[in-house]
Amino acid sequence: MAGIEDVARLAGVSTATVSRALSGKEHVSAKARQKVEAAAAELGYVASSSAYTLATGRTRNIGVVVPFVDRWFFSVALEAIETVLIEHGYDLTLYNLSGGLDQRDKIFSDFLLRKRVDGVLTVAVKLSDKELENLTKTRKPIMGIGGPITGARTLTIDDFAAGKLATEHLLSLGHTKIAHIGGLEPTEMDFKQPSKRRHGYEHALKSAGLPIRESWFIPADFTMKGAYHAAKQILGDPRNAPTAIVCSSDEMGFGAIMAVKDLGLRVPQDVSVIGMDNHDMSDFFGLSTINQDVRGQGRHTAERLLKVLENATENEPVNVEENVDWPVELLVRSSTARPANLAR
Amino acid sequence: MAGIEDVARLAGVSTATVSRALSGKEHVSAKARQKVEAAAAELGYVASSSAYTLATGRTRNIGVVVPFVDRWFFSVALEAIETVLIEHGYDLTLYNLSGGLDQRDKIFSDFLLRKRVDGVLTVAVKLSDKELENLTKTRKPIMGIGGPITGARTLTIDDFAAGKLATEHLLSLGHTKIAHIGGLEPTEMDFKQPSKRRHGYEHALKSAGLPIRESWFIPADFTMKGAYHAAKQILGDPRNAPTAIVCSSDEMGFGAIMAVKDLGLRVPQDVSVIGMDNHDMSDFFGLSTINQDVRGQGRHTAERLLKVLENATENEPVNVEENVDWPVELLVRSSTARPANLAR
DNA sequence: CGCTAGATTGTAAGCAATTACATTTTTTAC
DNA sequence: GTAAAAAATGTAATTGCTTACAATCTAGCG
Repeated sequence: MAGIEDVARLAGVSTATVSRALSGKEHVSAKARQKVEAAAAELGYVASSSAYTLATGRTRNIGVVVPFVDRWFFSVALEAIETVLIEHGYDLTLYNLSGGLDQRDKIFSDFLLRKRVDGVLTVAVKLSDKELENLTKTRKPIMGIGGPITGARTLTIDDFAAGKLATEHLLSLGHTKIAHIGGLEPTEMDFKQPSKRRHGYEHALKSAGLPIRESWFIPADFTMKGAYHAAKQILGDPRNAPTAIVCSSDEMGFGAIMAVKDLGLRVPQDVSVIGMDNHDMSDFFGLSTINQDVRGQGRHTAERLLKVLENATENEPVNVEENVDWPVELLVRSSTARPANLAR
Repeated sequence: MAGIEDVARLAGVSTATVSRALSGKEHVSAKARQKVEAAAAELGYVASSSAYTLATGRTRNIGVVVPFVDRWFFSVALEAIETVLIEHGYDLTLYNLSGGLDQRDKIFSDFLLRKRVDGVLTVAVKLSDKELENLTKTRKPIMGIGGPITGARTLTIDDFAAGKLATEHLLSLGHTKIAHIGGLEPTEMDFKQPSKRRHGYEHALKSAGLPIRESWFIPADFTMKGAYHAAKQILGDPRNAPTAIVCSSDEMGFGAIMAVKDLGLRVPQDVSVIGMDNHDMSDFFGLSTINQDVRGQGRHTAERLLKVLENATENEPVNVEENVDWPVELLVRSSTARPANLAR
């Protein structure tokens, strides 16, 4: 493998000139630059990134931490982030927390501290105090999708507003019997999105003067299967069946739609269903939803992180607490309509 | 940030001893090891990976190349690979090809050549001659899920056998009118899995003495939506409706099941449906399928790559062409049964 | 033409580890 | 107790770049 000295020798210049020429710096004559480029091409020279890192302290690499990679939200965010990073010449090192607590410990106490990354981007992971402290000590920028994260930049959506908006959509159509399939707080490791969404749902009902029936909320595990069974449960009760269901995620929405159909009912004539996320398959299901543009979130956050890296100066702190509130919007498709008793 | 010299000073030994103690090498007394470990812990010392790489030539990092990350197969494989790598102290740098040809070029002519990785693992990407040549020149092991790849280790499943097995399952139940929803060769960049599966289907029919009707094969784009419409098309023809459908993927199987239901028919009483992959949601849909254990493939391949890295010696070639044939198995759930006219 | 400013180039000192080799210390065996 | 062998430790070269600083070259100007 050719090194910088080989290139220098072939081009008839010093290694300093080669370095300057290849990294597009000032103070290189056109002639020299050409000779260097030709020599580098001839030898197939590519600079060693570890030598570059050792000399400059910069890695051109971002550590991305996700709780899962095989779930829709995370894989979509990851893809968006990766695309932005590659475009800007950055590598992406993936850290996946789904391997359990041991793996998580290892990642935060070892991997992320090896000076391998210029910055860290977390996707919906709530850092423990210890983890945050370790990370902060490295003096690398931290950027999170999902928050809040003490002392770091974040991007969040308003989950309360999303739950509220979905419910208000159904209310505005004339529904008064509205059920909810969502989550409780499962762990202390997340940002409590499910319960925020539920509070939004409850708030909307209260504001409309409607009671909150306990039997109309069923917790599910954010899967199609869970929501399918929950929906059957809710819709099966003959005295108490709602005309609409607010689901805390689109995948749960799919499950609910299938439950409605399997009961011999129709969507939306007999039951309206609304989800949240705007999953790639929601269009196929005709599912009305709250779009949160996950790709956009990934892109925006990656770009923000790179911008911080570019503008980093000696004196300023690398991390400041600063949240971007990412907008959500209602997307009405064919799974929501007026309830039958109000049909004209 | 503390460096190795700080640790050496605090422990009262030389940097050589620190290095040996911390990397668990021989020739360090128990006393010295303890002192070093205490000093390292006190200072929060973590070795710089770029200095390590520069000195040893090893990166403890694997480059993983995938065509997409937001599709089920790839995200599942990726998660399995990542888990194995972290366990063994390796990082995973992600290269995603979905950003178009420019991005692809960049990755293969730049990123992967920067001496950032100890090895490359490709997931269902067919390398061009040029790409393979560049990669081979780095003298790093290449390992592929999906193949063949000239001169590299691979793991493949027998797509022909999978298509055949799925079809034979239906034949054995007594079906004679069996349709197929699958793919044509869309690009030159893949390993032609869809058409291999189709050939397996055709072979099974022929062996059973059954004709291959053109109208019973409909190409679809491997999505639920595509298969949904394809299934409606096939099942809608009153003179010509099949009693069973072989789908080239589980996602297409889901679409087919939904089409059957939306036509007012029942699965499996009126139409049997079988998929391929064993998608996480297949259990929920009750979809019979050909299990290919994607997680297992990821794990196996990652472990094989690490083993090659461990056993690497000076003289041997790092890459040899050697394929592992990964077994598939029939998984019968509730979407396949005897056709109605044969019911007892 | 000589001088100076500005642009280009080169020399060599980092960067932070590993490790070959030399040296010192400890252990073992007689 | 001493010599030889084995183990522990230290010194310093090495890895492949970047870049501060010094040196050289070029061009413009009086």
